[in-house]
Amino acid sequence: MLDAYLIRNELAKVAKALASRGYSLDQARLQDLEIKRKSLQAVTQTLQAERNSKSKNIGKAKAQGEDIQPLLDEVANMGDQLKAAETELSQLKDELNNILMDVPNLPHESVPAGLTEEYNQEVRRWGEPRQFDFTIKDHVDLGEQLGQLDFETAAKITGSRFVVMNGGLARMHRALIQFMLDLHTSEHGYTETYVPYIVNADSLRGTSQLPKFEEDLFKLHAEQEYYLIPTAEVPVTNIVRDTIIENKAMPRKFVCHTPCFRSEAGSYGRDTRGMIRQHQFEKVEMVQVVKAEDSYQALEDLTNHAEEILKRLELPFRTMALCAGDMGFSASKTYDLEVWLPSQNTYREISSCSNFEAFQARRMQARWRNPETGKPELVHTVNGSGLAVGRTLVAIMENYQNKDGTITVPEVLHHYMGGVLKIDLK
RNA sequence: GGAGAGAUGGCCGAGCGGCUGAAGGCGCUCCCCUGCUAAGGGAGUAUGGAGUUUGUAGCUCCAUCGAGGGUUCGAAUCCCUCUCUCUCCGCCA
Repeated sequence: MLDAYLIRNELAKVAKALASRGYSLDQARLQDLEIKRKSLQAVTQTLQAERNSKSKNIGKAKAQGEDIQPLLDEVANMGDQLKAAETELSQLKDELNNILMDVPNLPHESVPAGLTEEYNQEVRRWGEPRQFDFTIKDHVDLGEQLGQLDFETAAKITGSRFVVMNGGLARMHRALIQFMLDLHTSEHGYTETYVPYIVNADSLRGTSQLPKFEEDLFKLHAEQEYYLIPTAEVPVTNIVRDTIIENKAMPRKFVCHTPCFRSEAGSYGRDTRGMIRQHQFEKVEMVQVVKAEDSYQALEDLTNHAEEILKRLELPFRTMALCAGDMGFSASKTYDLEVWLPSQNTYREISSCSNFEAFQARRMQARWRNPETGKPELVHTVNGSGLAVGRTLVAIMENYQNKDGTITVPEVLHHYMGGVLKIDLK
């Protein structure tokens, strides 16, 4: 959510910034509602003040044994008047709030201009795509021929966009999670965290999956309004919701492995083959809760932390600065990491690292106490995948494949694979 | 799943219809005093919002005692719904 101060006082500027990411803000309507809100709030508060002071007088008069009937007559119809004003005001505030909850974040000044992905800018590239001297297979063929990826059985058990893994691939999938968590905790300073995989609507509003993106979520048919998490970002970031963090506890850096559940509504034709786009996948997520002045450095650091995983796995990748129009709803700035997929002869997204500035913090009322002023200030939140595990597995399978259909295990995973060097038929 | 108890400020804890944004204690900050230490005295110590203002300073006002409704001139206090916590029984990885 944007700062209400900006909406009130710099509406034109805000509208212009939003237009750069393809969002058209209804300025006239907002301004109109805001003027109404202002006068109605003033009226309501005046009535409340009057009611409060008169009620106090009644209390005093009664304590002194005076006749309070004249005073009661005086306030006789105040109640209705006040109630009407309060009701109208709260409706107006709801309306304003609903609009504001739907407005995306403002892009940072360093974000490339442009509305579509062609305007994303490559910031760096690492590694050389391997030259194969045989006809390569994609991960689906490799996995099925190894008998270790099984989409048919998954479709029987559940439906499309799920997978059953077994044997070496299932183990490597698990090994990747361990490797990522170990690297981020031991070398990058994150605290390993375990969280619920089912969250309530407040948490989803906090990180802004709700109200706008409900169709992307799996909602449970339970008594409570519960949802499966689409990313660890939701439960982990909401750890700091409605809290004031002491200065000495800042910054907070969490790393967390969770499954992620996405309905993928509206993506029916896309990536239907294989493990690229599933309803359920594993992800290791990094979340940093930092002071405002530190958040852009934190974004660079966190992006480097994600890149480090790819480097150690020796997977070629490039880092893209997303243009204004291609960024997610709540991001001020986003870097996507794209890993090389030989079968697609292109780079595909494997991590997305974003600075949300105070956008999520404002919704969550997540603050830290500035010792210089003694006052709470909104934190900035920064997060990114480090990495999407299923896609990492896909990248390893395709980049490390051998002519005979076996897959060489990357060196950094040997330790986690109990000395298995190659994934083959047995 | 059954039975009961509870939710108040950073923490503990009073209040059970009016002068309570909230006693008292602890903690914390500042000041004073004591040769040091320990102790003592004083002042301060929630959050969000609106108005005013050049101002995120000051001042005025409003809201908030788990959440949401209701009763009342007036609710932390009474009523309803929900959430969470604790105790006992049952079940259970």
